[in-house]
Amino acid sequence: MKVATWNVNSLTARWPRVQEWIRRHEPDVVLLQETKQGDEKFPSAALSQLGYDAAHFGQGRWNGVAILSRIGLGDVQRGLEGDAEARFIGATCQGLRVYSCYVPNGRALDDPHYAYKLRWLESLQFLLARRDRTQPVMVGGDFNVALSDFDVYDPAVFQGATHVSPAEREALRAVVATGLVDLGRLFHADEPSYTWWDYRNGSFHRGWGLRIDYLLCDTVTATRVSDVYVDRDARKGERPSDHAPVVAELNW
DNA sequence: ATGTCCGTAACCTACGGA
Repeated sequence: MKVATWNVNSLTARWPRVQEWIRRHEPDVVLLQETKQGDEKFPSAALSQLGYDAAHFGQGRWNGVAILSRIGLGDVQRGLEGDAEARFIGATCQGLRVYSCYVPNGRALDDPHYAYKLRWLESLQFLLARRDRTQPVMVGGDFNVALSDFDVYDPAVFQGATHVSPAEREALRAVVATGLVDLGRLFHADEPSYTWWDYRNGSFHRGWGLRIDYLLCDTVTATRVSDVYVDRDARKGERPSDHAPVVAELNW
């Protein structure tokens, strides 16, 4: 089984590339973030032609998350309890419970959005702490947090900024500590494996990236994972998203 | 540190958000 997570920064703008990527990589399950579409605009019919069932939780202009699956999709859950924004969707695909997460950016340490980000991560932690431990689970998405300095191209640049603050890191660590494994660091542990590069300043070509997109799964499922990688090629070329997909391959 | 991109509203440009 191949599971991918990808912040596409508008599914409308990215559709040609997303479609091409799906054809080339043939993932079984795809977790999307920042579709920036209402549900009425979501390309359900085109995805169906590609062989995928899909569940979308859209909000129009901002946010929006989706799950695509060619191995079945059921028990769809939209939204995180108490959250008004379209940042969370869950579904079950062939026995695997998957969640697609778009964690609030935070903007700045003194911005109300930062407090919202910390509350959001705590809600996710509570949801995962209450989960059915007999069911395999995979949590993926854009977490807007770099867990360690190794996940940041130059920690000095991010002094006093969001994405690296102790409170954010602690909040994401608490999510992982509900019994999950950070798959991106399980394989290729000696590579930075950045997943996001700013559009500005030629950041991608300079290697100025952050690892802020993650695939997390329970410890039992982790023993069935054979490889995890970032598809940097998806960040190249014409009209890319500023994020690259993270892909995990499982013996399912 | 900021050389970009996206969607929107309203116009052929500016703005908020990331």
